[in-house]
Amino acid sequence: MALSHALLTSLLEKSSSGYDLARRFDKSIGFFWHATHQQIYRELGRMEAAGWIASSSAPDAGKTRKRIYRVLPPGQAELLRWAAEPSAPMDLRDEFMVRLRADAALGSLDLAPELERRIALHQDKLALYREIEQRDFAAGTGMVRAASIHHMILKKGILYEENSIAWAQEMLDLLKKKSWNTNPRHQTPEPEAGA
Amino acid sequence: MALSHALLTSLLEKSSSGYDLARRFDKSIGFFWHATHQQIYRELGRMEAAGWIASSSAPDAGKTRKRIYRVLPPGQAELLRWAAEPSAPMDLRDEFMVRLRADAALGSLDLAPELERRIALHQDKLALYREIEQRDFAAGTGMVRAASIHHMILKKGILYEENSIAWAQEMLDLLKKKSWNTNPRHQTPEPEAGA
DNA sequence: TGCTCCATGTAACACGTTACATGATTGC
DNA sequence: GCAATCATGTAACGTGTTACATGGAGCA
Repeated sequence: MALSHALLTSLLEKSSSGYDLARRFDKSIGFFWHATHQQIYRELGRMEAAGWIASSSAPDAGKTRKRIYRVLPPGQAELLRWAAEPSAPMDLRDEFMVRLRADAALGSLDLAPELERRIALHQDKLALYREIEQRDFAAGTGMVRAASIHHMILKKGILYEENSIAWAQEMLDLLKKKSWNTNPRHQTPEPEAGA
Repeated sequence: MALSHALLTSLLEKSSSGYDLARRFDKSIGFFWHATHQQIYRELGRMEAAGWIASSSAPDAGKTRKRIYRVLPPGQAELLRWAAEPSAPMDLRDEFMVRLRADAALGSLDLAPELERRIALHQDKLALYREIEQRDFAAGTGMVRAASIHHMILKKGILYEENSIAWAQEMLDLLKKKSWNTNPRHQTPEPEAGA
């Protein structure tokens, strides 16, 4: 389970309420990893029960139920323990690849519009990441360790978006191509071949 | 839900048993998307109940329970319907990014060995993909549409692995760097900033 | 008054993972 | 005979998603 550890990390950076955490998460780790508020409240409840975090009524709570969560020493110890574990690289589990294979099997399904929509989405995200990069990681400044790491995480996102755009554009060109060789000798040998 | 549609696509390419499907899946879509045999049997059961697929005892079953699944017209119609739907680009949900943020928050956690392990894993995968590319998509041959699409899906994987290696190597250099600027003016302004 | 946002929660379900179980076939 | 592989399944649990519910605060 990694969500709880992502939340621990986020709370270490800044104690906050579940609601704030959900919004903050969306703007940091959540650029890559979305979590709903339900997931977050559920994890906060479990972590509090486990003694990893504690909550207290927020100073600005008024009559609301607003609570501030903070990391306790056992929570920090758990995060240290977990960080040393190996983990598998993520899957490239993209539904669009399945749609493409369906297109290959059934004949043209006109996936070009969806591909164009995705290119636009990737470009928007890329623009956002570059804006953040310019704002928070201006070139030339000798950065401290933590900031350099945050910068590298952002760069991972930038690389991914750039790549996705380049690939999608090549794919789009291919889908728009008219003249196909129908000689069966040039087909792949087996259905399982080729990714 | 996309797994059922991935299985439909795979069965369209070739009717097969649940077991064969699981193995074939691992070697095609499953390079990017792993599914356990339990998931696959569960989905096959649902799809048969829904009338998307039908099964019959395999010709080579002998005394085993081996069954061959094939796609029925309603299954193909469902795949066509689904393929036209828009879908969100996948998350970059990588646990290692969380570990890096934990490292940034807590001080050096010695993540270099894990990073080196990951580089090796990415290199292995890249070598495998390139082998498949050479075997099934030899350069210069005018390919048919379906093969070109399969090639592009494979290329997506190749690009991703190349990228991951390049990024991880830069990250590794950064983690091994000794001299850090500790001037707090160079820290990022807010915890939520920077990916 | 009604609208939006803040803040927290329950319920139900779909999807994914792990462990365990069963029996036939193939090869040494 | 024994082990590995083929082939299919159940059970339990953890994670992720969607829908719905509740009530306070700020604003027009």
